[in-house]
Amino acid sequence: MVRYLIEPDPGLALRDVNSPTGSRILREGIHLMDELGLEAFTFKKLAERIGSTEVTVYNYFANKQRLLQYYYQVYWLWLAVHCEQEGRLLKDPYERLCGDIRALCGIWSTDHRAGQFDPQLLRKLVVNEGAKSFLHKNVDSDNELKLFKPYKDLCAHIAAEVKACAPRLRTARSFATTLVEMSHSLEFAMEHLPALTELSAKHDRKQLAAYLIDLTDRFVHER
Amino acid sequence: MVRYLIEPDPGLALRDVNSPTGSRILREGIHLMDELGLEAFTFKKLAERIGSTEVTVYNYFANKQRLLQYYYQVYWLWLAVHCEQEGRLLKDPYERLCGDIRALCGIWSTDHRAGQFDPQLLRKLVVNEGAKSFLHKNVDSDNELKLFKPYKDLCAHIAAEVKACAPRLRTARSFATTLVEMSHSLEFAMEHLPALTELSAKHDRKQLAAYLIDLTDRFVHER
DNA sequence: GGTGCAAATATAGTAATACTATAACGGGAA
DNA sequence: TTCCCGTTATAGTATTACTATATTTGCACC
Repeated sequence: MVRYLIEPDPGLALRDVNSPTGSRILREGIHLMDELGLEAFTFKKLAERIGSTEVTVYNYFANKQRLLQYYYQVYWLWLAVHCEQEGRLLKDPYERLCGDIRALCGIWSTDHRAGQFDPQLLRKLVVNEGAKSFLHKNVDSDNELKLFKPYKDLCAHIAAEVKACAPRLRTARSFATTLVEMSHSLEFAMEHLPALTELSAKHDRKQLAAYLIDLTDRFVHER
Repeated sequence: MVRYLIEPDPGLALRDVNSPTGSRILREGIHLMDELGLEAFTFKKLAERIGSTEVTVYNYFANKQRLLQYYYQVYWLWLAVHCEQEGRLLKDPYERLCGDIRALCGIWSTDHRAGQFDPQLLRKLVVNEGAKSFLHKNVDSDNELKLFKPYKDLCAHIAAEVKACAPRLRTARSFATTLVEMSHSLEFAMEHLPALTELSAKHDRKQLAAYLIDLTDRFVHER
């Protein structure tokens, strides 16, 4: 098992999360946030779970949104490393793009950990709660703090591969964002609102990837 | 000025919102929720704004999520009526689909009100806060209560028109959902995260519609 | 081995939030 | 007139999201 080195923005945490306590906060926090959802998740409950106190947790993260944004960054940083490594083996940009799409859909060839996190759990959290990282009134100030940089960087990477497949295309970035967003919101729909998609039946990520690859196929191939 | 008759699920409100107080709650609520965002919005602040008390508001809606879901329903019901009316004038399914996409992007030919609401304000609220209608732990029970029916119905309507354009397509519903979702998340990106799209420059909804129509064009036309 | 210093953790408290229980009012029907 | 019901108000509670301040712990340096 390989472990990627992932370093989220140091401004997100108030203290070094590599300390024993910081590490437990991160490790248990992702499970608790996933179980309760962001609204019901509190630092008090997390403190109880790790046998510590509320204030201890507040000394590591200013609030629960920042903790979510930490996981959000880890996820996109991990995905970028994963895409980059897989892509190195492939010469054809279209093949690389298909690999990226499969990665967006959670189809991963390896069991590489994202730092101390299980990437499948990270993806589940991002699918269910990720949008709350930016869907709030502080989105502009958070954006100035570069908190969404890993997400944007991955979109830019995918846009570059779209562009490589279809150099004359003028909406590569919008299309890359479409792929990234839909890989998550269709997964949510498959799980909770199956009327929105044909892909629901088997909860099969391969179907999801196949749909997005088909979309890409039709979009990038010049006619 | 025409006013469409829009009737959200009666289970959403606890009382008849056509009463003078109910009407003021709805009318001022949308402005306050838009100004503060769902997190900072409280029934106490709304009560102060309409010169009433917190409990009065609680007697109309069980909680602020239900109020948001009320607006969410009104928006999709309104859009469905709008699409249906515009579509009646057009014979060609592809033309109807393009009209629907423009409607999704907020390009509306008329100033038809959505009940007592300004549809542009409704759309702004749905773009910024709408996802919180379903992105929570109660999504499955809310779905059983049919709270997302208007949204699903519009997706189904658009899927039917996609199918009419490309009868052999087997992912019409997923593609309809893609159009609906991206018409909102790209608008959010244009406003707050412009790195994600080329469409930002002029904040121009026509560009947004043009991108989605181009996507549709490439997707539905058989090759 | 003692001193200083900073990181880490704890105790205690506060303002606001998201409600609920219960009471009072007010206007129309029997 | 009284009963009833829709409406609004008063008062309170448990929880949340923090902050101010105190105490402990580890370890670098003399």
